Amino acid sequence: MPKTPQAIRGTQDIFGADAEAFAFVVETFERVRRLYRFRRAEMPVFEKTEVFARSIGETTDIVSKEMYSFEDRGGESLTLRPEFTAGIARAFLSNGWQQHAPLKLATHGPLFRYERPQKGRYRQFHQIDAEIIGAAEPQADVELLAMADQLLKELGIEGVTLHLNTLGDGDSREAWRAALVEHFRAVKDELSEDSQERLEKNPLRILDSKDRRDRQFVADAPKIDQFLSDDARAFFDAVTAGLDAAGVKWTRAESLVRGLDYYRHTAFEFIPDEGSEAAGRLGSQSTILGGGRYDGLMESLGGAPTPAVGWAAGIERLAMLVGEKIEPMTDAIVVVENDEKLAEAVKMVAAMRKAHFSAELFAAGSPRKRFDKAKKLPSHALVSFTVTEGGSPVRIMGNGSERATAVENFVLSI
RNA sequence: GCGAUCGUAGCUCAGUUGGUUAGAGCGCCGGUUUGUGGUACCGGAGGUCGGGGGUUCGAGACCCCUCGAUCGCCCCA
Repeated sequence: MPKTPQAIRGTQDIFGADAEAFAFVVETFERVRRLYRFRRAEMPVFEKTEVFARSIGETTDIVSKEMYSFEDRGGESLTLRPEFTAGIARAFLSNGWQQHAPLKLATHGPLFRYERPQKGRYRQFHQIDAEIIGAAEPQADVELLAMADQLLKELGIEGVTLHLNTLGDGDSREAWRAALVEHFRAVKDELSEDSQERLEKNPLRILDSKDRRDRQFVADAPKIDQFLSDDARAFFDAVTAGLDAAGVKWTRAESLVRGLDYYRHTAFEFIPDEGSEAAGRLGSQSTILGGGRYDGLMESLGGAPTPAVGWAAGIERLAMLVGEKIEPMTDAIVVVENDEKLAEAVKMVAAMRKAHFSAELFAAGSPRKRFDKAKKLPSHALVSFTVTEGGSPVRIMGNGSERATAVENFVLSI
């Protein structure tokens, strides 16, 4: 016998209760995005590598080590999409979607990152994603966040808080960054090894270091608020005022940053509260939904400057938080205990399904055991073609529900 | 890339300081009972103990390598 091939590392086969929870997340997202009038878009799962390399920054670790890239037969470098935003931006530019601006888009599907798998992190994973493109006003941020907030509520996820920060405009952000570098450089030798390296590569990231040695210096690090321009401050105030008006609870997170340089103004993550059940279920992967405003992205792909704001959330992580979703109960199970009645039973099952009853046929294996097996599955009604002499050859047993009565009436009517 | 823990039947797991022929439950298949909401009885199939090497009279167990999984670090678009 040939050996069964193994699944690719970091991929998963989702089934049963997990698959039901996954579907529940996607269905809820689809329902909520319609309420907010976000339009569906589908993009290819792979693009020319430059689409991601140029938007993310050629030199980052992400591009060099953490993307699924390969050459096609023509020698062109392609990459499985590691995120939605770059592909959406490319589609926006190549299809002239400027004509629809401001454009509210929603999508979901698989993404790929070449990373070491751990709890809540896979190499192929799935996200839901929402973007508002071509809207510079803070109201766009508010609407996007209100949708995220409502989505989480409709998923029944509790104990999660919106952590909100501003990175200011370009000038604010640069001034802040410079001040941070100066602050941390003064105490460089006392920082963790990782943060000493971050000081050169990505100083903002020191702010959310988990290392105790760094924490003390993070506490009295310069705050973005000291560097905000008047415009940037007004923008952030408008966002927070809008969230209050929309009834979205939030908390200020001064050290929340984004890894990439193109982010401006609003940055946010929905994070489980410390000690909550949600936090426990997610392990060290705490962010369940994150995003922000990005202004330089379209230009990096050769487009006109276009303000945009968006978020994405991992479907698997959300599915871990929505609780057990059992498969819906079958309306009717039809058991063929007498094989001579098989054709009749097949006819009945077909009629049931056409009448929009969910129905399952049990006609395989030992006829004597079919009834016992059918009993083990949850159903509103059991319909059996029996072997009993005399009386009705069909027996119906309901569980007393409305649905069971409907099935009984339907069977009697045919 | 680094670290810790773990790989025994389709699934969940036992398996004593290394000692006969490898165990249970569930599931699956068959038979008996007969009959109405998950719960009866009997039997059966199914394992190169992740893979390779080593130590030993003897390895599922100990050592090395390797593959895989899980959790964490780094990173987090």
